[in-house]
Amino acid sequence: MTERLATGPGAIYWHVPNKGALLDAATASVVATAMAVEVTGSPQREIRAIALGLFEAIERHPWLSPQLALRLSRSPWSSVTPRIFESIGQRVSALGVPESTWFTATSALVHYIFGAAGQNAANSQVLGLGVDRAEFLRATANAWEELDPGEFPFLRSIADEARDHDDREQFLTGIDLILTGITGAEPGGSTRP
Amino acid sequence: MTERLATGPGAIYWHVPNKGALLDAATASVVATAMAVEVTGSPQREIRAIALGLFEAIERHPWLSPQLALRLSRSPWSSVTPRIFESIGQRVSALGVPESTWFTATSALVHYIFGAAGQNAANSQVLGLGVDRAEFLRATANAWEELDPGEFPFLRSIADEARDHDDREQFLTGIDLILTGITGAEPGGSTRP
DNA sequence: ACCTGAACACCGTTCAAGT
DNA sequence: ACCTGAACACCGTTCAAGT
Repeated sequence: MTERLATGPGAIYWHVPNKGALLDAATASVVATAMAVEVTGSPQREIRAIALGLFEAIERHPWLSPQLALRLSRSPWSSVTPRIFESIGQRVSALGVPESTWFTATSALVHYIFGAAGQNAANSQVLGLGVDRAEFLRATANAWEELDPGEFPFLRSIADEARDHDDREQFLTGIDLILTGITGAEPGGSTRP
Repeated sequence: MTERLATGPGAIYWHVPNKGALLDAATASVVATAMAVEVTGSPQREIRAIALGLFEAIERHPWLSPQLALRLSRSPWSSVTPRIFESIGQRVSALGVPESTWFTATSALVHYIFGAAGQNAANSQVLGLGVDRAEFLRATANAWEELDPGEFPFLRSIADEARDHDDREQFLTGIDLILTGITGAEPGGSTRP
């Protein structure tokens, strides 16, 4: 086990059956506090707030990313992921769209959150100690601009944009995109919460 | 190493420096063939086809899921993920939306694909040998219907829908949702490719 | 009731020795 | 040039023995 805080290696096995169960407990705890933020406003704003809370929790605890996927598939009735689904789904149902679209719309939001947050967490881990974020973005953008114009016209065209984008902001704009798709119209309210 | 096909354990290290490099090579190969499918039609239809190709590749090779996230963050200029970005991005730019939205729109699509496909891969792995899919869905839906009505009204309301949904179909509807959000209108064409 | 610590299984990696 | 196989490091887990 990675953490042996002033105990023998076998000590934890008195309290917990195995590493998976320990991660489950940690996951439940982290996600619970991440979703405990009181949110009020339009459904859209509330969804953005919940999404951002999860995004940041996963950024702080990168091991959450595979963990959430596993828990969702292994026991979709156990506490953690159902709460996420429920929390977002309640706001989706408050958007005033037909009930037949709720399940798919909520799934899309949750999958997007997990995907984007997982990617962000991987980025943060790679950066973490050593590389600077701005430096990294600059290097990436430069590399994209050097690519073959015939094969990679798109990457070249967005290199400038990538150079100084903000991950949180881009994440939330992605949420807005999906919300627009769900309601089939403008998500309403300002662009930023 | 997991696969010791009729060789000594140290044999691979002559050809490849470590396990990561081996996975990188496998990733490149799998993704290349997954995206080699010739697609023609509206940008929307092409995006759906590419997305589904990746979805199915990740379903067949669940180890791709963490692998793609890592590769994207560790070396965003190396071959695999840039190709995915480029391929989808070209179609996004063909949608006729302002260039300033391309980067975020493409990121949203890619993150959604990775998130949904990763979840699906985890599901498939858990099922794989043993549990039947229909049986699993039924059990999940039943469990959701048993939940406390005060705390989980949403999960109870979608339990029926969840019981007999198709993962591929739901995935593609999610793509359509994002495409609608990107164009700010109907994605056009039929619902299914 | 809870912790210790030696021991085991498993797996990624190294490397001197073989062909 | 390429493979073998003993050896090592690392980590999750077990368990008899301690307090």
